[in-house]
Amino acid sequence: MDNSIPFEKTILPYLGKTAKFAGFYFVDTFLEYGIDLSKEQWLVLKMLHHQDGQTQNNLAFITNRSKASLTRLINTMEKKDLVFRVLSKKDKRINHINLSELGKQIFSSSLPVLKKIIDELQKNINEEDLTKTIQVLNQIQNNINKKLKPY
Amino acid sequence: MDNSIPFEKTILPYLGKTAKFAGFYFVDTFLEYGIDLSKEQWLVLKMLHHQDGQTQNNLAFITNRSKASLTRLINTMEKKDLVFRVLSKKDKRINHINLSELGKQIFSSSLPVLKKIIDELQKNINEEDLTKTIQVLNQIQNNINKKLKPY
DNA sequence: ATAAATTAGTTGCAGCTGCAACTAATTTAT
DNA sequence: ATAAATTAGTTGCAGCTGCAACTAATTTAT
Repeated sequence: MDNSIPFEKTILPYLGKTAKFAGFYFVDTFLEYGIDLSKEQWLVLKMLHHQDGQTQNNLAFITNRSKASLTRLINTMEKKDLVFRVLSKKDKRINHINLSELGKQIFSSSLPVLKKIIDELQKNINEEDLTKTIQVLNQIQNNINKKLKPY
Repeated sequence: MDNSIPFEKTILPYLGKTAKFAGFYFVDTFLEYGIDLSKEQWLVLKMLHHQDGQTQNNLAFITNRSKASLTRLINTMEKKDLVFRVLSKKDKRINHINLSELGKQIFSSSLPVLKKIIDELQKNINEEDLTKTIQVLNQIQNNINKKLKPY
């Protein structure tokens, strides 16, 4: 009972723990339905589904990871034949990342499972509270973004 | 604009992204104040500060990680002289993990920084909204816990 | 008493992560 | 035109992660 520590009753531990559990649940449920994707891989598929052929640099930026990390994520995904690199003709520094047919197919098949996951996560929470919570999370992101050093 | 995908307007992406940013901010700020701890290491220090000499098994449980992961976390922390293992006399399978003087000192010096971090995170959010958000996060955890397979 | 089951912790494996230093390509400034 | 600066992506390094298989110790069941 350490009341001197400014932690337990703040949002920080809840945020971390809930995100962690949600991550477990996400991957476990995918696995249960035979979808072999990490949450990071799934996110890349999602971004490419939205717009295919993006550069690694851009994917790193929009998925909030270092370009080093993204390089390796694409390596694994290329090995699993989910995506493939295409060297740009115009600028030979750039790789465009494209969804393979398998990648498209697996992403599509993940969507109904994603729906289940989200419904389960949001169970017993009313619309108003969800909206409020999202607002608060956005405010926290804004608080941080003003402080955080960019990549 | 992929309205068919049940994702953007749900709590899942906000949760993940906010937790990720908060983690960055946490470590960056510690570093800025000369505190060389990962958030995982900090959490172990915190748990030991609350109760010193806990077993690895218990630490793994209360920090929500696999005992394999905890084994290695303790390895790094032992190398940094933050904690040390003591083999139990009563049951030779058990290690008790204890804070070193350095570990205690570093944890203490982290608390004012933690306060800054938390104040910054919660800036411009009123008490009521914070409480509501924590309630919602707890509800999400409850939703998951009923489904998630244990370690 | 002894065999079987359980428990605590470790290790191999594969994956995700950021930082810093690097290479190769391109753009900007002189 | 050429040198300097910038940009995209990669690699080495060190750290965190879970799962499954393992060892050693202890407890439970026969």
